[in-house]
Amino acid sequence: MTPHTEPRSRRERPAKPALSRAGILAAAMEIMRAEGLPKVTMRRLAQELDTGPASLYVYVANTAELHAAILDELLGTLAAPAEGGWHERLEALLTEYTTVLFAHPALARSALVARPSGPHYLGLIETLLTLLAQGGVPDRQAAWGVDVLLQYATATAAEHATRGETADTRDEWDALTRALHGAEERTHPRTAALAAELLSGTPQQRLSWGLRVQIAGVLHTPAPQSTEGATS
Amino acid sequence: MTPHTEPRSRRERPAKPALSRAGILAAAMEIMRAEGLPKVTMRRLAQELDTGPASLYVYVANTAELHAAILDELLGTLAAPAEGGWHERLEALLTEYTTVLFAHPALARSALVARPSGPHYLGLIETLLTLLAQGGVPDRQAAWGVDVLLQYATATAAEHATRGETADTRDEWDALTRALHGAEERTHPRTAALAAELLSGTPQQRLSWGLRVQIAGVLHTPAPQSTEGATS
DNA sequence: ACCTGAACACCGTTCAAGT
DNA sequence: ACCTGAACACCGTTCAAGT
Repeated sequence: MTPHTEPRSRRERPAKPALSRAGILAAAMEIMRAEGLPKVTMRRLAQELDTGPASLYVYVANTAELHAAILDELLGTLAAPAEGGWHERLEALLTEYTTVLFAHPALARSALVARPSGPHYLGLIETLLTLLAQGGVPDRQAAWGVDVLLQYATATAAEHATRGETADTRDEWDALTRALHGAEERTHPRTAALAAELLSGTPQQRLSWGLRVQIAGVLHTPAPQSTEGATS
Repeated sequence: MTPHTEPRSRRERPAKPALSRAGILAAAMEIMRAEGLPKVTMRRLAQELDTGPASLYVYVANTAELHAAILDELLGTLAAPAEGGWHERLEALLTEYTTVLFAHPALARSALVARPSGPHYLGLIETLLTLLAQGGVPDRQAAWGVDVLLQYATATAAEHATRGETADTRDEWDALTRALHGAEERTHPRTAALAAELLSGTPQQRLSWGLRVQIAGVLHTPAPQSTEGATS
């Protein structure tokens, strides 16, 4: 009848392993795969690792940095396709990148603000630069182009994948649909005429077209010449 | 010495006005202008209106919808420039749109997920469609193009404006800078060669170039023909 | 140096109950 | 129909204190 007095430190985990950045990241990936990024919080992660949230801050600067690291990890699964010309391969690689992010919309949203800087992200940049060079795109144009291409893919994933995920964003989208179809002929003639077109196409068609728009644009738009000094 | 027993309902506000969607929105705009969007929370807003957060849900579906309404309100300040050709005016309008969002980065982030559907947003779409029609862009191409143009502007604001806003995102960006400059010649030859170019240009130069990329891309990329049925 | 408990300062949303 | 108090179920981050 005497109450248990043994420490409750270990729950089922056999021997609480020492904390490490790699261990934290691994636990984060596991939670994300099982329950999605929104559940990957400092508190939840700490709970999973059988410690307090404060302990994580020794290895991870903050939530944004953690998310960036997760994305970099995820990009390790990208395989650059080896078939076809540079244009085809460019489109395929970016489609693959977008597809990965489609599965993790919340991550795409994070990535827009806090870019990863890990090995897989650098590898992606290198591949994109190489493909653009094969396409004969001048250096600065290619360098700036990488940004545009990745931004389009990331933003599309961020924006699109939420559609229908929660009831909230569903409502939001319905509201826009109704607004477009309700546009008055007299005040908004173009919108009224093109309401159906504005909403047409499958996500895949839109993505494919959008990527070709980016590639064509990068190809056809020379960068300004004399730019010295870093951004901002 | 007897304690006050009068109700503490009104603080300094003279006569608590009845709640309304317009009133809520007005209060939201005020808080945002004074303290930024992150402070525009349901709780803070309720406090400002001298009520509890639950009361707001009669007029506002959720936070996302509130943010979309705020953005639409903000777009009311946009003035479509009347000078120049369609291309110039298109670029100027989109620059203006981006500039407005630059001042409210958190709003840009919201806008990527929950698009506004108010009168000012519809007006913007109408103007964009009109300008593209003047440029001779075919209907579906123009309709899809509007999406691409607004997405680029919104994503750029979302991404860029946070740079340096908080210490966190500063760190994040420094990490990428260091990673790019540290790219190894042997494994990442293109990245190593173009590290400076990847980070070159002012935000304004990047935006201007990016917008021209979008316009050129939309102009040069035909939309697929047979698309029946709505998105998703 | 690494780890922790506890606290600080918040969130969005729901629900039963009132008017 | 509109409004509310109170609760539910959480957050990120910091800091003093321990080992």
